[in-house]
Amino acid sequence: MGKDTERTKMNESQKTDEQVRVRMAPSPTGFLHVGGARTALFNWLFARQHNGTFILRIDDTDAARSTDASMQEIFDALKWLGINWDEKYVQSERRNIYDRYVSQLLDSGHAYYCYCTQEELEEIRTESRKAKSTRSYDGRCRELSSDMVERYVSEGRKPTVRIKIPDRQIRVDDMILGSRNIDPLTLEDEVIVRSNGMPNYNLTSIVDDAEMQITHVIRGTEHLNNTPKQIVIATALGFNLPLFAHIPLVLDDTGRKLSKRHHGDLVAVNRYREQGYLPEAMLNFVARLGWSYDDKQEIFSVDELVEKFDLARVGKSGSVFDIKKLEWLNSHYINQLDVSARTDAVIPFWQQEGLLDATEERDWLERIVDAVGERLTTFQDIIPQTRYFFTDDYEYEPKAVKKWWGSSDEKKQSAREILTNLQQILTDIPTFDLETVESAVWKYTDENDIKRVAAMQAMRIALTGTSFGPSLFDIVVLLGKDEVLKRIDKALANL
RNA sequence: GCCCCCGUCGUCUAGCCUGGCCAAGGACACCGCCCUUUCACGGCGGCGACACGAGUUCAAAUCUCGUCGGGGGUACCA
Repeated sequence: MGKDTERTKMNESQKTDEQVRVRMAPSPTGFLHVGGARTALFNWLFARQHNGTFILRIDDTDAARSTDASMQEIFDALKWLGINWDEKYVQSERRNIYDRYVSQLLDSGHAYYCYCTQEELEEIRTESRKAKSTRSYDGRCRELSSDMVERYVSEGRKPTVRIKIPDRQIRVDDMILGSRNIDPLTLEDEVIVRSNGMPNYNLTSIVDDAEMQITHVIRGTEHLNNTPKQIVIATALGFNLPLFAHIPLVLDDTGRKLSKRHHGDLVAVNRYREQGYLPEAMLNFVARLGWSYDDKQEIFSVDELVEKFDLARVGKSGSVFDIKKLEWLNSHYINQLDVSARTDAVIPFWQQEGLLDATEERDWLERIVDAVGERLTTFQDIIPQTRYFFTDDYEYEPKAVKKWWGSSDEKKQSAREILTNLQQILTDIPTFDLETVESAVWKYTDENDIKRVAAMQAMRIALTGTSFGPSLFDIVVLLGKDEVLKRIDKALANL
């Protein structure tokens, strides 16, 4: 065993020093999800770090479930993340390659035709389960007589092709999980070609890894059990093995694997783009799921990730997808952007909401964004934060009204008084700039012994309908004198 | 059922390989205080974990075994 470990290590450094070739192999059966994005990122980082090649391979041998639309969606998501590929392959276009290797396996006796029907297989499975067997297929078609074959063929049965699991231990080396030996009794003669002639994942995957000269297979641990099967096929075909690195799964908050089927949009990368997340934040977030650099750094630029990422520092246990942390990172990256860039990012959201009518001046928009300041967690937040700048069609939030305008007649009267006075003051001031407005309002509150917060909040609700948001004086100036007076009128009528 | 993997604060993790520096550090979240025209931001503080049990050892989060717990796979899906 000591010898083997040594050899593995040698192998490893050799390959790292040589040309690194890695691949991401999504199946186009839906959108790219967070876990897939992480697999892509880890592969991509590893390739870039070693000046290697990152290959995108579309594993679409399941014609029934694969769609062009989802293939496109995966491309879009990867492009948005900035994960660019150097080579691209589509498995459904490579049938002849797989067929050639299947013939080779058949000819060399490493594989055989199986004529069992679905019903028969189901029966075998039930039986072996009852018998607590480690296998669910017994290999009964390994030695079919030519008579039987003839009979099956005449019945119109279309055979599958199965790989013969050899009778010896299979050694699996994994860069993250370590090495182990697999008892062949726990493996069974897997179907490698369907009865419709289309090869299966375990065949195409390892054949392509060899054909494409993949040096490191970095993929999720859901494939851990496939690895010995693929090693068997590779060995039968005389391939050199790539190095395997199985990264732990991304989990939901109940500890289950994130999947398109169970989690839907929550895990769709493209959905995060639409909601106003930054690719830098998504990348940073996903990189830290299972990987860490040290006990200090949380924020990593893409360049830093390329430099610092290390498979040896990827943990063995699964990580829960915590959107709160993603949000924190996103607001961090948004705040790194200058006002102009933030404005660019936010305009599509205003447009989508129908708030822009092309009369707004860029400068005014930028001032709004500036006033909003660090209050954005996602760009989508710009809508509730700034809606009232574009329309006076907003509701007065009941909770805010109750607190700052008051529920009793007495309190309402006092709020009405304040708003009326404020309106008068704002009408009278000579210029409508920040300093003038601010000092006039404070002069009024301080001289009349009115709490600043009470006056400000009463006016804020009048102008925005809510009790939170940017500095009130910014809002007042941005809205302009006419609009402010008009809105106070409206508030007075509603109070 | 069977096979495989995993197990440090609620979450992401540092520490584990090379036992003592760990009465376990950081970050997110949460709570409180400060700042403050609101909400955020920021500053300060708080809460909070080595799954359990044996063993080895002068010494165990770190090594060994067992138990328990969680997850993945078990298809003519990938």
